[in-house]
Amino acid sequence: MADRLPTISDIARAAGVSVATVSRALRNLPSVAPATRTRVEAVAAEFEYELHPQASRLASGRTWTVGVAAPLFGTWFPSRALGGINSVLAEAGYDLLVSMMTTPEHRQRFLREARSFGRRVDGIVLIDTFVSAEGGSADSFFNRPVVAVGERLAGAGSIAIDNRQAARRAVEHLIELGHERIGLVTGPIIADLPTPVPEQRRLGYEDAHRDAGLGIDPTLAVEGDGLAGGGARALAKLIARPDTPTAVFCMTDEMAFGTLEVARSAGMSVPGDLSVIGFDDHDLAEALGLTTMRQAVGEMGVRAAEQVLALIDGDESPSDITWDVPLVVRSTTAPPG
Amino acid sequence: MADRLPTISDIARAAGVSVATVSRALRNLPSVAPATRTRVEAVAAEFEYELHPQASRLASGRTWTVGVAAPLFGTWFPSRALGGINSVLAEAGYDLLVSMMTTPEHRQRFLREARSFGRRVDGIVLIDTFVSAEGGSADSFFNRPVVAVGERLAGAGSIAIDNRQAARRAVEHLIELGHERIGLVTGPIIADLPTPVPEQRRLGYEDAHRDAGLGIDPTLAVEGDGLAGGGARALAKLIARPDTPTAVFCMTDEMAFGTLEVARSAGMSVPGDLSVIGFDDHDLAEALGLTTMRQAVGEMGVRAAEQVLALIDGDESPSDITWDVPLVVRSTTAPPG
DNA sequence: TGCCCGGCTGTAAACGTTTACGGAGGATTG
DNA sequence: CAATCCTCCGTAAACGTTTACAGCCGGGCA
Repeated sequence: MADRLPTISDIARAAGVSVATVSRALRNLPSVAPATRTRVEAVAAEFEYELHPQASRLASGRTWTVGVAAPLFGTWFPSRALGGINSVLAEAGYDLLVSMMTTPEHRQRFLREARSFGRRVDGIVLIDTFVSAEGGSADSFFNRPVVAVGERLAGAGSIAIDNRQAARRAVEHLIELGHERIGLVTGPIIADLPTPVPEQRRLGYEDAHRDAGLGIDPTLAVEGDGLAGGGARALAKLIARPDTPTAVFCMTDEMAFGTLEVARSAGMSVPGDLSVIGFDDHDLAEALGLTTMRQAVGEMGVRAAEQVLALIDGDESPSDITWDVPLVVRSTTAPPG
Repeated sequence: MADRLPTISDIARAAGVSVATVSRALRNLPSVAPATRTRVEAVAAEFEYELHPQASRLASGRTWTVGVAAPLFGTWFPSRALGGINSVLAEAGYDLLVSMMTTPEHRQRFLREARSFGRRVDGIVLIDTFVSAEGGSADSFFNRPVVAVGERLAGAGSIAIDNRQAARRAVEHLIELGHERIGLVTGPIIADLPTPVPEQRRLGYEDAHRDAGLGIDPTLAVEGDGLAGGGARALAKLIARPDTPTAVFCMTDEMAFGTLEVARSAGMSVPGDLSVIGFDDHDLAEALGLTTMRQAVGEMGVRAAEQVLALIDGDESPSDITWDVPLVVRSTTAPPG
């Protein structure tokens, strides 16, 4: 015991019982006498005994770990989601194994090694991973319960928003204010990922126009990259043209931040000369006064973690949840000039 | 084999060798004949055999996992660092176990369970955890090699910046431009953490003043919370006074973003009426044109991960690295008036 | 009193690897 | 040709738990 960590048999010997009894006592299993349990607990405390995780995992088959895979595109989204997930896992005593995908190669590697990833966890949460785009169900990739956030995936639970509907609502807000020429700053949102999200949001933009009887001018749509720099460049293009739009819908808040900056340095006032609406409710949106659609990432993460734990325990079956995306009106939108 | 995953003995049987040989062959150990190795590899491939991680870990004592603990204050810092760490770990074949601390209670729990955390990893990287503030060395908390980023910790390697020097440089920049009344927006940076960082940055602010022969007006320092909202409120206070400063040093970029917003909506031009310098080089700093001190978090994460792997392999001993923090001049700073 | 049952505990076999040790056989050396 | 060494491989004992199974003991019941 000098330089060695105490094992369960050390405890057993010291408490005068068998290792089986120690194991049962410390896991609060029934069928161990109260007196025995307290004695074992006392000895364990005295020895500062802690379970050897790997041994326990091998014997029981449970890893007490859930894996989270996420892209690292902006930094805001996965970080917030991770925070939510982490809080429920910590509470439940689970470890959190993360796999971040920063490049298409990383993503390919992750998909290739998916089964291997599955073997070291009890359940998996996928954040904006768009595994569904590869075809096949969750089970064909992982051999564990999974819940996807940001997409629907066969064989898995999911937490997602209705991108089309939310985008439509954003544009409706502008139309209700009286805008008729509305720019669209699109973006892959996640570089090199097969994400249907931008397309959905574009459809929502068009839906709103159609419903309002407004024509759709394809030249009003310019491409951003999902980040602030892309938004800045996109708006620069839009205001270089003679018939500058009076409002802009940015598919992400980060792009909206970029547009705000160039609008102002171009001498335009927001929302006086230009209304801007974003999408996400990024951490900075409130302080910058950005009107946007709130995507409650942290809460979605919490729900995803709760669901994956329920799936692991087998007392729930996969369900598809659609998260609400409320409009948050702040100070970057107003009736046109 | 029907519903059971293949084990090493399945491979051994099929290849006509012993399990020991299979183990050696698949781990590329020497002392296995080339012909045998290729045969084993072929059989393993055919069976789609994969190592059982828990069994391997129990037998070898290596977990092939490194643990990362980080606070989730803003979202930018830990996320970026995690990205850097993840990339080198993925390359080296290590898993990444994360523990996020969002509240003081989480932090206490983490410290309490530090040894337990250590048992499930081969090495640990601490991000802005300020374990050193608790007293004691790394070994008194963890029984594993650790490298700390953002602080010095006895018994551990570390990657940190010189906050005092960097802050002084930021303020010198303003002084060189001709500013003499410089506001200071302070912040805990990390709520409820015993961080010495704000104090260090304040000292740097004072150093610069002293060196330039400028007096220090304590009323020019107002408290932010490290985030954009706090920065906004802080600047509102500063410009409410008669002798508004001509420049402001914000201890974090996020606070600087908040100040930019209120300055502009108050009708002040930046940098015309007010120069603003931040600290961090946040993702959005470039697009918003913010002059700031660049803290290369991702690279620091990379280096931290490299060092912890070297410590694990035992071919390096802990070293304290000071990371450079260059001034990045953009468009929010200019001479006064 | 005999039987059965339930509560509690111990024995020992997993779980699937890694690795110390030893041995067989061929090559090398004197 | 004998002695020695090296290469390659197998045997079996770890690693530290969990858990199926059996057994003991005391009490309740007929």
